[in-house]
Amino acid sequence: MARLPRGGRRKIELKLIESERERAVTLSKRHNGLFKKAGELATLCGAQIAIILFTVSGKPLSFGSPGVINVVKKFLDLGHRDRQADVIKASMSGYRKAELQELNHEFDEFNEKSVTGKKHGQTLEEDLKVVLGGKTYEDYKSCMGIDKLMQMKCRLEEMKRELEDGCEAESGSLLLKDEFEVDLSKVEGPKDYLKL
Amino acid sequence: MARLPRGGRRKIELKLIESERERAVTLSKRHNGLFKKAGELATLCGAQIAIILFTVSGKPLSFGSPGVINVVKKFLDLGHRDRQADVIKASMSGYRKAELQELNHEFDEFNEKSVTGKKHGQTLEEDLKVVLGGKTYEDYKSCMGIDKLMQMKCRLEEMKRELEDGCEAESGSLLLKDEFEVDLSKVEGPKDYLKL
DNA sequence: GATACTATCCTTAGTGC
DNA sequence: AGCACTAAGGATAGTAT
Repeated sequence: MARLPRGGRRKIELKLIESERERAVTLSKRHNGLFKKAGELATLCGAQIAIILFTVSGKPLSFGSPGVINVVKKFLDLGHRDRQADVIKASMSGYRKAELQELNHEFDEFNEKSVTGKKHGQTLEEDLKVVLGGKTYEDYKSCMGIDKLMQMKCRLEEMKRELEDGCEAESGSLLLKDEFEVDLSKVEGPKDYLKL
Repeated sequence: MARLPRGGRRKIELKLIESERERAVTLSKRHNGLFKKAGELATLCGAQIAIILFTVSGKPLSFGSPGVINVVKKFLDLGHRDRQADVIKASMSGYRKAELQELNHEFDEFNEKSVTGKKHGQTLEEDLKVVLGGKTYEDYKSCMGIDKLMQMKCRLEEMKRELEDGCEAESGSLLLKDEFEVDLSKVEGPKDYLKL
């Protein structure tokens, strides 16, 4: 009763929370939020989702619809290789396709941000945090050098080659070509920002 | 300019979106939101997260920090079996531990809702949707019978036994006992709601 | 598909139990 | 560990481009 009207959300920096206690609280809240959202997405869109989470102390938490293992299995292309005439079942494993997809997405964002420079008031650095999976660009530079982009390019080229070779023989190739096309020309654009 | 002030969010039902087009839009928006949240969680709490998602048409999308495969590997307890003196590395695989954890969580919620009946204005049915991974209870009943709860109990007992047997020999057992304890007594409580 | 916009809904930081 | 509360921040349904 008669609470001071001071409570209220404040914006927080997107970096590791120092306080161990506070970090645990945030983890708990956001972990619940994340899993809830995943459940909603599964329901609303009929998607299959698995989330695997390891806390900083190594404790595993997971969410799965319809069960983590089932989704992971499908992802790794183990199990049920029965040839039911499903809609799309191309020659590559789900894992391979998704990795390509993820790389493409990251790569596009990464490159676009590099060219555009800024967007919505966010700095390139802030955007990179997201693209690089929650690490700052500094973190990345210090642990793997500046040529991340080039490595990415190589991985993409590699996978694209695999993809094209692998699909020539099968029926799903048309679809794959469109879905996972890689525009490597983007690498050749101005990348002043990349030097940061 | 001078947009009609009609646009605005409205609440939507938590069920499969009929319109294929609308479903795709929602998937796109929420998929971005989910992955963003995951990235934030990874940054803020230093957690490792992997999300694997298959759309209803079979298209795989994934997010990983630090990379889907690394997290999945850790989850399946493959790779790096080198005995670095890490904080916690008990005898069970991450997969096993997390599955138990997940079951425990589901089970607790499931049971609590059954007893409490309602909470926060949500009906038991609505809560079950979340607990059962985005399916309605009707869906569950129709495809696997009513004794889901009993199956769950059995799985829990089974895993608990495995856990206790497996940990006796190793050092991490104390921790595990606390983290993953299963309170099977809850099953014995009133479960009128379970019959639904 | 992606993007922009708005009004609204939902999540959550901060706080105290 | 968890729940309750508030208010601010953030996500998003609906719409149009």
